[in-house]
Amino acid sequence: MSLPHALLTALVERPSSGSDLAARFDKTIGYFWRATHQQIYRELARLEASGWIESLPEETTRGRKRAYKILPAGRKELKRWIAEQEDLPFLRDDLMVRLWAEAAVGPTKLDKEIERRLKLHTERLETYRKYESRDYADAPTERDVALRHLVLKCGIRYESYWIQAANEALEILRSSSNDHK
Amino acid sequence: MSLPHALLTALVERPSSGSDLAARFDKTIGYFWRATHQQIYRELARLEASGWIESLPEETTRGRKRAYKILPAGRKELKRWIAEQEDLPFLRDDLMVRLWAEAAVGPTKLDKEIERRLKLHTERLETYRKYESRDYADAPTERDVALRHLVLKCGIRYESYWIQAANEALEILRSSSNDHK
DNA sequence: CGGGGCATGTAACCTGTTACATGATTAG
DNA sequence: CTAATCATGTAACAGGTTACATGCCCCG
Repeated sequence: MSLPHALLTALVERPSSGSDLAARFDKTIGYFWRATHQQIYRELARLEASGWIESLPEETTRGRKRAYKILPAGRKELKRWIAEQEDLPFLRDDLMVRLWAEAAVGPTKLDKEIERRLKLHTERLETYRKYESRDYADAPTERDVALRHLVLKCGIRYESYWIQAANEALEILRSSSNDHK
Repeated sequence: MSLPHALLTALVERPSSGSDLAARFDKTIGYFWRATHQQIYRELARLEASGWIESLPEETTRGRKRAYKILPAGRKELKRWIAEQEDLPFLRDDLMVRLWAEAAVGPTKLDKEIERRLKLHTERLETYRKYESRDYADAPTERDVALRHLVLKCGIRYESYWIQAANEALEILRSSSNDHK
């Protein structure tokens, strides 16, 4: 589970409130980890209870921004976690299940849904490419810049991967649905 | 959520017990969807309650195999689900979080962990390639064969993607850790 | 006939999602 | 001053994980 440590990393970069973090998860961190604002608020409360972050003291809690900053213990925990062993991630893509099911009981209208998603993935790919030319136009010199650029490149590659898979699937679905008619 | 429909698909192929299905999730379906045996048993009970599958009648329940087969309503539900709209999947890879955290508070021993996983992913890639040459050596003619082959190719491509990302990460981590020492 | 392994199942917990509620701020 | 919006939070639930329990079967 990576959410708490993703939040700690975001707080290393700068102290932030829950809504700040939610916005950054939408716009920046989003290409490799997602979180809703409810997850973020719950996790912030836990991180504070663990003594890894603290909220700048505010009496009122609802309705007003509440900025958190990372504590030394949180920074230490983050460093510990980074190199921790974890099980291998598996591909977990519902499209694969759908293709496999289509092989068993098709043909269906799956091609229409793939076309819809293809458009959205293509848009996302273009967004990422814009981020790349905006933020990483120069040849990287700093270690941290190179690492963050690599993360974005992986996001780009993942979208390309999906688009390629979708196009190959469409090719099969279309040719064989003609065969069947 | 795709697990119930992955199970339905598996049951279209042939009637199976929970342990049969768990074995197939380990060995065949595993490259695109994972499930533990507890998930499978719970989901089979739900599918039966929904009237989509039925268990061949056995009095005793614990300890003895219990085969399920798909019902016409289950097959219909599966066809309906295949072309259903779903939100776009996001990359969700803890390595990306770790690299991003490394950029913020590194250097750490992350390179050791990446090397470990790289070995495992390489093994998995080789396993998939063996499946491919075993099951899809001939040029595909049938629609269903072509679709299942595509799914396996996506698994292969995902592993290749991961391996490439890991190698690029190692390159950055190694060169800069030399810089720092 | 006893012990180990296998098939099934129960329970507790955690993460992630959805729906909704409440207080503060701001625009008009 | 009111309505819309923002920030925070509560509640309920579904999916996924881990630990463990129970009963059957088979092998020695």
